[in-house]
Amino acid sequence: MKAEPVKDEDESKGRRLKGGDAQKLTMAEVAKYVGVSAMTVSRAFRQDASVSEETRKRIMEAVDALGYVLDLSAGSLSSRRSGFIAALVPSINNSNFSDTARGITDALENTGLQLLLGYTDYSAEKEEKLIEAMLRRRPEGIILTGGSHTDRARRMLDKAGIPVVETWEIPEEPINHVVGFSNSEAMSLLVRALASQGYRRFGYIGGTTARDTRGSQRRSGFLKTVEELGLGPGRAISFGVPPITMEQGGQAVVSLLERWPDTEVVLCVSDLSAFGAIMECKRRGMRVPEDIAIAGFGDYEISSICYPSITTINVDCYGIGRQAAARLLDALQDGGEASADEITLTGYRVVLRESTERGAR
Amino acid sequence: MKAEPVKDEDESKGRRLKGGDAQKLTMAEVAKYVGVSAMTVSRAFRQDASVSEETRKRIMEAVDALGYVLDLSAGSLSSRRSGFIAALVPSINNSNFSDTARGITDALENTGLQLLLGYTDYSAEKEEKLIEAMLRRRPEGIILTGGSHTDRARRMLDKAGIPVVETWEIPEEPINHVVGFSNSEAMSLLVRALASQGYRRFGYIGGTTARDTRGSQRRSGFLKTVEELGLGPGRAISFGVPPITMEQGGQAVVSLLERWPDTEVVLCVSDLSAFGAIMECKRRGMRVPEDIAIAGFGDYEISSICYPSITTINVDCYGIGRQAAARLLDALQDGGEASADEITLTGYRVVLRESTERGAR
DNA sequence: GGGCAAGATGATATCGATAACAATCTGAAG
DNA sequence: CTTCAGATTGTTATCGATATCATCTTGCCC
Repeated sequence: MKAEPVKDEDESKGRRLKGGDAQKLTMAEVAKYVGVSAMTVSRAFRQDASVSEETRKRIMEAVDALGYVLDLSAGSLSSRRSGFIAALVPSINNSNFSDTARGITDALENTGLQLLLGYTDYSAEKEEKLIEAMLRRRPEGIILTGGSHTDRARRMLDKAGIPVVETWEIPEEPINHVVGFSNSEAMSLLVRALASQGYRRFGYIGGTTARDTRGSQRRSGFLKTVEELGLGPGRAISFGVPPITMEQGGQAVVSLLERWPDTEVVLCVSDLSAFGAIMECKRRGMRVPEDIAIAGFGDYEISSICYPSITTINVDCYGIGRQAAARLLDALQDGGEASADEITLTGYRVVLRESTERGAR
Repeated sequence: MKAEPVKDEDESKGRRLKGGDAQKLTMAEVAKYVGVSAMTVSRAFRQDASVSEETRKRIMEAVDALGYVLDLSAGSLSSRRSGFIAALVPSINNSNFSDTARGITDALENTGLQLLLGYTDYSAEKEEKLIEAMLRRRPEGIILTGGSHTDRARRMLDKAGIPVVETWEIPEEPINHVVGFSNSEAMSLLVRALASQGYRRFGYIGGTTARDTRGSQRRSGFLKTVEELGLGPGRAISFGVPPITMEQGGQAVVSLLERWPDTEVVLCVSDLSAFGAIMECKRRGMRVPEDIAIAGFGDYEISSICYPSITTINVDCYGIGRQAAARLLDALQDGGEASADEITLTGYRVVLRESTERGAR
């Protein structure tokens, strides 16, 4: 794309030495080399700025030749735009959240904004620390998972004066923007779908701890709906601290079936625990769904591949990311007043699969 | 930990307005508020700096009261330390790499360094772009996955004068530090382990594309070893572009068995494709391992949970991250001369599980 | 009491780019 | 030929913290 000057040999020799020559290469030096002012070099780096094609070309050749790399940390100080947005997710090792992160990254492409990602490990304290660490870098916006934050975190976010997007649920007291869905209603939908297939004795695997508010909401949605359908009380057991692993899902289903052996169908807080539960059942010689039906939540890739494939709630994880980033970008353009305090609802749907197939029974 | 002043009501009201009051809160203002110089405030934020306990306490109270948040972008300009390191991984939605990322993050805790993570989607071009984007923020070090980079990327890294760690494999021409293992030898080890159990007719699923060098190395390790054992030629088929998904693993095993119906054991480039292959086999009524044995690579969580559990190579993903970060930290302290160009080998081991159990045959 | 080290604090220059405004040039319209 | 808009480039001040050096205490030792 750029003009290719001489691919000189000496560019690549003697470089193992740390920081030899480039350490102090600055825009001013590029400018001197080309014979223009630093300001013109600065302009050449931006598409919109008015620099003649001819000058830009010469500058870019010099940049290539010298191996200059723009220094954003200097630029962001004077322009007062850090050029990145922060996002916090509970865990990166979770394909639901990494899909969301991917959605954010994709939406940010070509905006000149970069994503700074952090993971909170489902802990509000860690989240608070991370928020502070992020704010110290003056992000232009921040995307959070969930609506449960420490007081100090809320204060810092308020003070920061940047758009905030809470995702993946619908907080009772939103800070600013929201892109999410009701975990409780989604789980309720799944219960009703299964009840309408004839299931009556429902079990549930998943915690209640404050650490995972989405999990708690799913649980309460489950209990409420089972009650409403006159099938209560629901048989729910908790297990470990979030996130519940596949292995814990396996242990949990065993406890649940020991306690309530006649359970017909078990709903799990996520597909991961559902997968663990199914595999443990098969290992113990039970048939799924003939002996016990099992469903998950989240529609992870594993659930469509697994045999039996797993009934679940499909959540638009990637879309949550994209839309959260879009809301942020809007807010940054509009000055942030326009769409604030509106809630963007994202879709979800029941996906019925083999793990709850009724005919087989 | 810090003194808790008055939790005043008015701190939290009227904050929905974007950027109201805090927009311009600066260290100088905190200093004026306390009655010291800005420099003293700056010192109070660092543990090592010499400030009297009494003064630090007053400053921190003021910081709390005013809601001041340190601005690192300003600080890094003058101190010439950006305070973060960059890491590039092929994919965040892959628990092997997210374990590595976790290892890095953990190793960085309490060093004052932050991780800036990017994902290359297995593309060298995307990697080049990302490296440039990262270098613009002047990271103090950078961790890469693999040893295959574009020329321009190498030049930029050379020029940058910061420690570089390549991970997850052993590059032919290392840039600087290396923390990894031989994917080829690891796969070879797995072949030998299975051969010594009596398996003779080996199949392989996984690509050869330049995109995934680790995958290619595993493949060539497979082919070479099968040959060496006098069991060749190995039956290898490629499928799609990396990363091979679970679903593609399922499709691939079908093609492979159509082409070479008498295959006894199939090795896959990763546990994910192995899982897909196993599930597809079960769906088609084949028994694993009785009718066909299948093994993976990477020891993902899924492999120990799955029924049948999956034979695989366990890789110390988390350790790769920790050690890469440790090498970086060392280099930053020593001035980088000490350990450069040494290769840190990380461990791997064969994990035999149900999916290749021989007795059942 | 003098001298001096260690501790605490302040004053000033500076990091490297960009905002804001000024200056210059070009060409077209009048 | 003059004028003026628009394009191009330059000059200077500045973003907000920190490095560096200077200053001022305090206390201890001989």
